[in-house]
Amino acid sequence: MTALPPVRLRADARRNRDKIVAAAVHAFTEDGPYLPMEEIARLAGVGVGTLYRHFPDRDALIMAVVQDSLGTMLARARAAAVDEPCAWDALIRSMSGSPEIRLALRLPNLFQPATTEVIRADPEIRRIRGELMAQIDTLVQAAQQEGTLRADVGTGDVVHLFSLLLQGMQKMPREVGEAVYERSCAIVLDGLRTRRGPLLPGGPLTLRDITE
Amino acid sequence: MTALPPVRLRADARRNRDKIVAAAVHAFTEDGPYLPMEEIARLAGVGVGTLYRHFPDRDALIMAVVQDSLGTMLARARAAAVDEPCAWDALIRSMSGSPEIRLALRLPNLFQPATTEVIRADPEIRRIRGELMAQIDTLVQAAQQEGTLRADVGTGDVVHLFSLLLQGMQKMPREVGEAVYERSCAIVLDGLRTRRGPLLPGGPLTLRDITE
Amino acid sequence: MTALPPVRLRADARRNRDKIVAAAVHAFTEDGPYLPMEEIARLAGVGVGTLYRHFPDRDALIMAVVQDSLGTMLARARAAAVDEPCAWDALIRSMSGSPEIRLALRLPNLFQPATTEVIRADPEIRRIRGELMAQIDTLVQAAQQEGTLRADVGTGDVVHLFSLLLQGMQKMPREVGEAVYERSCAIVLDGLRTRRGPLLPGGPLTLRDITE
Amino acid sequence: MTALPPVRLRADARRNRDKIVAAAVHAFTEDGPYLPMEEIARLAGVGVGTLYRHFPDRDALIMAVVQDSLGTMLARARAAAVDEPCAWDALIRSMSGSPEIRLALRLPNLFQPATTEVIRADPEIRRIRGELMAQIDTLVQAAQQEGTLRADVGTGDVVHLFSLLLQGMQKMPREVGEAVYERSCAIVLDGLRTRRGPLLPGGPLTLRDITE
DNA sequence: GATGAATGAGTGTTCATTCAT
DNA sequence: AATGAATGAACACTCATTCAT
Repeated sequence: MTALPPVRLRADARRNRDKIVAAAVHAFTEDGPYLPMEEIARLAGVGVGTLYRHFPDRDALIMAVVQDSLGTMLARARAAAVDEPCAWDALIRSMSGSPEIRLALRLPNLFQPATTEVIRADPEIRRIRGELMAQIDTLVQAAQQEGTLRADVGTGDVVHLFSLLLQGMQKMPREVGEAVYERSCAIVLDGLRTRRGPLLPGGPLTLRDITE
Repeated sequence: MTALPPVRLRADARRNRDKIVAAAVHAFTEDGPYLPMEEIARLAGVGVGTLYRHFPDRDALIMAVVQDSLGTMLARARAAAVDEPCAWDALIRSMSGSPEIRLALRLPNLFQPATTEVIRADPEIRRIRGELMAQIDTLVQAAQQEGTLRADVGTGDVVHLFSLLLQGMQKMPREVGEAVYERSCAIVLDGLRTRRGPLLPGGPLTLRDITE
Repeated sequence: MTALPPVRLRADARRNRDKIVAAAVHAFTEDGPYLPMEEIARLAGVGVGTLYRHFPDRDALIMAVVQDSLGTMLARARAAAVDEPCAWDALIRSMSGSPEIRLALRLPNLFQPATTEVIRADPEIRRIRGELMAQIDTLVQAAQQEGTLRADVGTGDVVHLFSLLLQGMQKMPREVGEAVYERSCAIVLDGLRTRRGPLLPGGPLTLRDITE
Repeated sequence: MTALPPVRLRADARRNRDKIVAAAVHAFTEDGPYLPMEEIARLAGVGVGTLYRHFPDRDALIMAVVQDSLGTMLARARAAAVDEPCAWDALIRSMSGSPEIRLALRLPNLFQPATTEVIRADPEIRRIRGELMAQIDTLVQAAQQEGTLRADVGTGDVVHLFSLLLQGMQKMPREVGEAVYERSCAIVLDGLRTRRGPLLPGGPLTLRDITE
């Protein structure tokens, strides 16, 4: 689910807007959010002029990407809460289940300090973020009730740890990133769980595994 | 311990060089490595020309900062290995003891892909990094021998997790960062330990705690 | 005739491109090819950005100027071959008839060695240059056939001498340059002709004539 | 013979001064007069500071090089006038006999307009130049008296033509430059002589001969 | 006097943003 | 509404010249 821009757009304009946001999500994920606007437009298959018609400056585009991403994440978290009988599983799925979620959790760390401030100040983002956080809060409490999540952690602890785990996947080839994530996640979950989990997946990582 | 530049410099030039690296370390930590060279020079209290005399381009400066950081971290890790009777404690101190270590562990994620390649290729950096990694490897194995560190993790797992924890301190005011780090670290250590540790420090974090 | 850039440009862009090349030809002739890019842009009446959109760096602009000049010279040489009944006259007109020709013949000596290499390597320039040389070669042989040009010179001799004569016009006020050129040219032509020509134009030059 | 700087220098300082001028002459000949001052100092085997102690700025160094060069040329012209029984031969030897002469004749064309003005204004250069020109003037008149040089040319014509011929040697490998010069010179001499000379040296030049 | 480090103005080039087509 | 050309401010880097050692 995506946050809608204030006004209705003609169908083709809407399509352009979506192409741009999609291209930006992809580009931000690969190269960070400060690649040339012209390049983003090229990747979206539109002219720069069109990009600027939809988003008056880079910050506006970034905002749209963040809104889009958080919106998607909220939808998934709600779905997980409904689908999964066990709160612990719903929580984990909410925080790591899909590429969109992974991007959303990494976003806050991609930007320069000034941009970060702007993002934090955006009311729409505050709204979505608030709903998302409430949703996760609910899951955290439920998991503590059911006795799977240790009682002395809060939602902030959980979110922070997952956001770090996902950031760790950057800068690595996809395959390696996945494997590294799986193991680190398992270790962290053992730290979060009431009782220690099963053996870690795969074998111990060497330093080579995480560097090249 | 700091990586020395290849040739002896006149005393004043040496002093300038050190001022520049120190300013760059500080600036990179705050604003990332792509702030204007002129700004770095200003922070170091020298002219741009001086900066460029010492480092022919931004990459050269970045390299010097990385060498410096890794060198410092290596020295600390060795000191920890000598001082601490218990390998577990030495390991933790090696990976989280000081701002320099924290910078060193965050460095790999600060740079653009092209710069990252250049850094990886530098022979001096490869050398220091190799020694550092060997040192940590030794501590990991010792900690597993003494039964404090779980047997199914490798040095790569440990280093990766600490590097993430330290990255998490960015973007937060120092106080908050410290507190968040302490708690996340305790949770991760519980995941890494053979047996569950004591209660986490402080109280559960809320979402407000990690966002503003 | 002017070498066309590979792709069609919007009318206004085409006009700007032409203004830039014209300004560059003029500026190179006056001040050599290494005046500030900003100055060239100013002379062309455009912003630096526009200059760089059309020519990604100074070398690209230089190349365009060289192509343009050689193209013009080729067109004139062909016209001269058609118009003039006598090959000797066609040859002289080809080599000295206009400012464009004069620039084209001086070009090889205006650039720094590195730039010169780049120019020589450009395929488009090689092509135009080849056609031009073939054309002049034809005229040289025709002039030798008709008995006006001495038989023991080659096209290289002729081109080299004219190129020197034209270089001699630099560094002098236009009036003086013209007069000096006319006389030197007449002397050289006497050296090239089968039979000695008429008296030289004007009176003997003193040293003052060529220095101030 | 070299124009002396106003004050006596200590022997070692004098030696440095000479090394610098010699290096500058060489460097100007190869790369033009606008290479970095630091590079000139390096070629001379001294520090920049030393260069600047002797010559307060680039123009001062250029001036010294021009003075040096003209002085040498004057000495050679005088020697030729004394040695050669025939004025025509003395004239030719004066204008093309040695590398120093060739440099001196090319110098005026190496500089940017502004520098050229400064050179022209220098009183010492005006003085040497005046003497040199008087000397050549004498030879020109003598050659016309003896009937070898055509009567309708002046010293200015002769000097201009030789200066062009020598400029033509730049930008070519030495071997090629020499051969091209010999032929062009012979053609020009045929234009200057009262009666046509013998066949040109070597064979006709093709275009390839003068371009690569 | 010699040296080479420090300075900062000058220039090439990029890129966010605006605007004519 | 879309396009891509034009603009100029911003930044990287160079080099003439000055000055501390």
